[in-house]
Amino acid sequence: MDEEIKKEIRKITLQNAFEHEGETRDKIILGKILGTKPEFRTKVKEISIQISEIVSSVNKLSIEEQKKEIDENFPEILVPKEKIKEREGLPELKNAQQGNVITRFPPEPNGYPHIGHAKAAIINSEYAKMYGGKFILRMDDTNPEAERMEYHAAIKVGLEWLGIEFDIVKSTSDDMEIFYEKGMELINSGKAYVCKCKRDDISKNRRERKACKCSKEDVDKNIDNWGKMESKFKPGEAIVRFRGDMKADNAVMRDPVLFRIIEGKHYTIGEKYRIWPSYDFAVAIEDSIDGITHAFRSKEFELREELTEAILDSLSMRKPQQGFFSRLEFKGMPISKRIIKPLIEERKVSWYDDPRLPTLEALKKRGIKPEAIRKFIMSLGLTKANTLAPFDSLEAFNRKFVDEDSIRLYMVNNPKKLSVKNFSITSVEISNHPVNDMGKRKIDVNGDFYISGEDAKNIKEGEQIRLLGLGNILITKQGEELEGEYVKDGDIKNIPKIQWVSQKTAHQIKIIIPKILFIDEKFNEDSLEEMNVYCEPHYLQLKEGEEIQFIRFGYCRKDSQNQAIFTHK
RNA sequence: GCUCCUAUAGUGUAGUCCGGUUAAGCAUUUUGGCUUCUCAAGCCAAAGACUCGGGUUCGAAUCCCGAUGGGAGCACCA
Repeated sequence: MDEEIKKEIRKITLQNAFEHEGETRDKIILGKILGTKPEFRTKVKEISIQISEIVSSVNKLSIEEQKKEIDENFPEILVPKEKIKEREGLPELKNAQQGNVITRFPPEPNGYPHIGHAKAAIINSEYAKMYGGKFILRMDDTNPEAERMEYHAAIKVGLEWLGIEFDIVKSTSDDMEIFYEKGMELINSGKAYVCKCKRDDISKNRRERKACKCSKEDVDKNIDNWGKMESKFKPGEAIVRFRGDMKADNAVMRDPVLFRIIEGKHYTIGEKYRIWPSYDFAVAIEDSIDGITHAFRSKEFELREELTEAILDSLSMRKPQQGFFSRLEFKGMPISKRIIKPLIEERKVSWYDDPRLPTLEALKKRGIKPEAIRKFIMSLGLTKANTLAPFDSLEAFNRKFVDEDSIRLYMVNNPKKLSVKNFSITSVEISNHPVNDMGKRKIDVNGDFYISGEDAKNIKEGEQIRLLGLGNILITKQGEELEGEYVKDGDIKNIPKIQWVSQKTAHQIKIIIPKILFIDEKFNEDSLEEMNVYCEPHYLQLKEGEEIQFIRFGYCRKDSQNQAIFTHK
């Protein structure tokens, strides 16, 4: 054992002991040595003996002695350790080359976009951006019964609001002819067949892992039946199934549907087609022909990966790399139309943009900024662990964006009158933001103010308060209405500083406070709190949608001239 | 029922692939302090975690086996 390594051991031992109140342990030093000097991994026994000796000798030293030795021999170890580096952004992609990544976001236009859509869109677009690639928006419109132009438009508006940019925008239905062509190819090669069984029987056979008699028909018969699907068969009478494996553990592989008959009117192409590809088939083909290199979808599609690959393999088509992430949902905020629709019908929520909902429209209305949503989603990472997202964290991101350019206004809740004698000021200029230059506003005043009930309650007669931006007031009378005297050059420190509104110009508004919609699966009857408050008349000058911070209350978004929505504290 | 996925502080995550250089990093939350003519923002500090049980190894959050908790799929929805 050479002196060099002994010295190294002594150095690390001293460092570790010094960092941990003068004591360290053999195991830890061994780990550190082997970590930095892998060549000793074959000589663990020898080195352990050395370490053991050195550790016990160092542990015997007092912390001062350790420090002294470090100062003399190894002053370099006193510099603080570098912190663990946090990975920036999303994890790297497998099989990805700069410039060659193409991702996509394929929403079905069957509802209003929500936070879940935002996650899928942001992750996929972020990867395209990260690799200097392309990003495709593909409206996945293969079920005319469910899809509407209204939703199509809403999704585009929502994505635009989020600031997501696309290189290509298309619809799955653009490629109907290709689906037919590929479908024919599968039928001709015997990899797909027309099944005329009843829905229930198909389901039962799937569970029992049994093939049905249709699967045994020959190619000619299948071609013949395919022809009949175009006009003769009614919806539900025949489907095209992929020849997967009825015995497979993965239930998705048990001869899934490729095409079915739907007679509804499609929102863009009308009644041109009556045979529609299923999701699995359409996505597989589209991703392949669109050149998608990496496709991320939420976790519930995980079992589809095998099927997607099987379909593309049997057509000898290029396959994308697939990835999955957990669904994003907020606690007590339903995402599914199945739950929201009845709430609207029962008038428990106003519409899909009700601020208690996690739709993009609602989040916007509530005062959440798109940048905050992006940061928040990125902070969640690409995990598959299912979680209920922390709304707290979204609010924290949002607060940072909103704080910078929210105008500060005075607002009083549960107003109480305060009359101040000897008050001669007639107007005052108040800064719109404490640090950023957002101009000033002029407020006309006389001696009559409103202050908030909460503040009024806490004031005692004979004490001073400061009306923010105005001056000190000595309270001379407490009660339902307060009285006070103006104090010139009063002390600013250590007295309550409160916001106020001038009685003569006070403007009444309603603030609505959205709260959690469901508590333990039950609708929260108190999910929308309303407050009638007075604020400064300057509120009327603000644009609709502008974010405000009501001083000592919180951030709100102006909804209309007489209503604001509480964003968060 | 069968199959698959998943498990790190109150919450969300990094680290796990490829065991050691990390007695576990960040954010949020909470609490304290500084700053401030806001209970905001900003700055500083504190608190707080590897689901459990075995195994492999000199060494396990990391690898293996098992258990348990949570989620998903088994649609002619996507």
